[in-house]
Amino acid sequence: MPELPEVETIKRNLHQAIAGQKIKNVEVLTEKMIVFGLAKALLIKKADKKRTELFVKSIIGNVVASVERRGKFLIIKFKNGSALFIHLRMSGQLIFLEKNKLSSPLFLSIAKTAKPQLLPIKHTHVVFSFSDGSKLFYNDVRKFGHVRYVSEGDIEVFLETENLGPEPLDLDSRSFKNILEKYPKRAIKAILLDQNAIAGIGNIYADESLFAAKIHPARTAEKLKPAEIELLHTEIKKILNRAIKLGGSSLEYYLKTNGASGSFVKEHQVYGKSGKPCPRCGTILRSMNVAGRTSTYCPNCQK
DNA sequence: CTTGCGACCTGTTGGC
DNA sequence: TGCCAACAGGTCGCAA
Repeated sequence: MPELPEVETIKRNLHQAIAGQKIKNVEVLTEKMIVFGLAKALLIKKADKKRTELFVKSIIGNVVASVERRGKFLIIKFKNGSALFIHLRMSGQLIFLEKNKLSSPLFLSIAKTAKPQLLPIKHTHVVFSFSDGSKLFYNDVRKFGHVRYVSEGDIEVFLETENLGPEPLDLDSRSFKNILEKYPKRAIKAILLDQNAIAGIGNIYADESLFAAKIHPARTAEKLKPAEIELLHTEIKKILNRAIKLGGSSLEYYLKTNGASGSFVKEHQVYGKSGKPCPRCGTILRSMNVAGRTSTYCPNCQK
């Protein structure tokens, strides 16, 4: 789900809410969502009581120093130097409720048809309680995500093994070009989605950026002209910044930590709009599979 | 090196 | 109305 703008939105809201707060309690409702230390976040995750105990014990009593982001990872850093790395994958959701909102019927109800929706208790897997009585809920319908505890000494090691590419918003155009030159034979969309090449872009923002730059998603990196690379680079930044400003794209499950929707969906030009007319030239938008993902594009204006 | 596909999960949607 | 395949903001491991 959440790509860079969504995780960045969560980061900013959560930092406001929990920086300086002490964790009073942690409830793990679904043990397999927990990862401890440098263990791999395996696809086939298993519940493990010992691991859960270690996780809970390590976290209780910690004071939040800051909330940060690297790629699509949300990082909650504690004052003692340890941290939580949370990855929301497709359907993860972080909802923060003040003490007086905890019985909010909004949170407990199932919004049947209205999308996006707050997830019912059924899909809550981890609950953090803070000293002022507020709580942070980790919800995830599909259970692809995870919450990882990393101790002080292992944070650097963990980031190294992840080997994430640079942050797109910190990138100058020369470095962006250098990245593409590393993968001359790959489809441009595959590179944009590759977290080891650039960290944070996912299916929505890849499609939207390629449309804005008038580049076909299956074009190979070596076939892009310098001017196209330049344009793509500026459009990526423009789109990510605009999306952050609007609180991200709420489609199905992503919501801001206060339960409100991000409104960037209204500005989507092509994502999820296959079969509709291109907003630029009116040609019917098509979709095809690139790098294993559905890619929507305009067959007329994306060359 | 590269792509492609199945897995991991649960829920919603669209076609018949 | 009911059923069932296809699909969904991600990523990994393995085959070819």
